[in-house]
Amino acid sequence: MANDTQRFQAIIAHCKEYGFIFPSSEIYDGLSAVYDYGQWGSELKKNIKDYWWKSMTQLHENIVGIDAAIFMHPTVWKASGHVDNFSDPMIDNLDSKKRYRVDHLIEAKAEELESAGDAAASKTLLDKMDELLAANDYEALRELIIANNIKCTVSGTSKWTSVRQFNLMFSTQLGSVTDEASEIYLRPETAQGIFVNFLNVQKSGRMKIPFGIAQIGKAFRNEIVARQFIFRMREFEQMEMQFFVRPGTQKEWYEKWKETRMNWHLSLGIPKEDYQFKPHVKLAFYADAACDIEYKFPIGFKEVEGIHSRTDYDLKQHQEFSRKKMQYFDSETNQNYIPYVIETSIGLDRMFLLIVSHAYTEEDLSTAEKPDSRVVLRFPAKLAPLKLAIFPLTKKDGLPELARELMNECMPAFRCFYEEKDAIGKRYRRQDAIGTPFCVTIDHQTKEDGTVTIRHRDTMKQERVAMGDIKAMVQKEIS
RNA sequence: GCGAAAGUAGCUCAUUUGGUAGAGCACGACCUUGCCAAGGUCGGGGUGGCCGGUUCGAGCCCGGUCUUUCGCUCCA
Repeated sequence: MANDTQRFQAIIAHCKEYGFIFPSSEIYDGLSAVYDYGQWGSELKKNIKDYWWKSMTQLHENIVGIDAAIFMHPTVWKASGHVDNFSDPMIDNLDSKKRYRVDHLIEAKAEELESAGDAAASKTLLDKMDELLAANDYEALRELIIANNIKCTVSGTSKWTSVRQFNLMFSTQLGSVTDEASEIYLRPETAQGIFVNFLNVQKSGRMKIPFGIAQIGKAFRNEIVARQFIFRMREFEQMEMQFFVRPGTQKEWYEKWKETRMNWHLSLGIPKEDYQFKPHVKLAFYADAACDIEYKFPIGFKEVEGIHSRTDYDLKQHQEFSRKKMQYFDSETNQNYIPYVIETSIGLDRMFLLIVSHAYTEEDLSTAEKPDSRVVLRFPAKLAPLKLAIFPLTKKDGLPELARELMNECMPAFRCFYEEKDAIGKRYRRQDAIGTPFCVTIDHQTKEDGTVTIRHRDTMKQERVAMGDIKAMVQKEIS
């Protein structure tokens, strides 16, 4: 565990040192739990995004993508349940420093009363709580807790702070004139952008069930603690797909998407044993089945993707709140119905961390003569920020000119990097540290027969090939 | 948000008890070598996280603040 923590720290340091991830606004001391992607990080992130987008849309005839706005009508979040379910009043005990959700605390007391045989008192308490919660009367809620002699289970005291509200969603003002009616939220999930466009896409695209709508975009959540590097951030990016199916078929589709999504992960060459499915024991109010795909991060097995069978909950809610029929006419069965939904939702930032965690390797290359080591990022070639580095062995004798020729040929096809400084070994190691899969060196022999050496990142092996073949070779490896 | 610890050059760290900061690596220029890091010469770079206090004098003591790490609390 200590080793894993060290490894995680090393990865974070490496990400900063080599231009992958910087703390946000660092010159102003940073902003808690917000990070910026640097020159190579943004390339890697984009490559992950492209790979997901392509495999979800281009490779499925019946899945299309959208790009909905982050700002949405406030009623969306009433319909989705976010306004009511995720603004929980909290209270802290001053002695134990424990924090409780007010409703949990009072419900526990009610259960205690109930099992003590005083069902009437229990009911009175719960009714009173519901009344006060509905009225947002925090002062009275605190008094209720104190009046009922509710104690902290840890400290055993009833020294409570005032009741405070925890809001999951960030709010802001739409329009330049501030008034209450203009308050809107930054979306806490991208899914609702898909649900509110269900009819638009279905009708304009003449989509037939089963079909899916995919989306990549930012979402924002006011987590209580946001920590563990980019694993949990207040601003993050999701890659989601909502798949609309005929009611009653959701179980099969749920299984199908579990398998499809796991295969996507494995297609990147990441070992199967580093993944596991974790079924949700306690289902959310809208789901009839749900599981996470967890990856063995250096901080333990953690969720990277969720697959949820969301039933017709969301569309039904939007039908109710918007008074627009969210129905689909199925010409096969000659029936109208609200489709059921299977959701696949992967955190892009978590996927980034997954790829880096998998790739980061410290190697001991010591020999009897001298100690030696290297840090290498073994990215899948198709995700690597840089695909090819081109080095003239020396910066004279016409070698840079030849190297530039190869640069000009390859640059339009994929990201290349040119360098003529320092010893060749040092240049190789620098590319290892940012995960470039291939390095080509132009040497004196190139001038005679037009061949170069291509060096492979993982094995450090070299082979001599015609310079004219390099572009095709690399392209084959990264596609 | 609470508790504990930490914050000195881009990175890793020194700086005996308060007397106005140093090394290695990295970086830049030049020379040399030329297929797997750490050759030579010269050079740039720090208002010691930030603000305030004590003191003749503070990186070192005190207070506050910000950030990070660890442990709690929360996570549809």
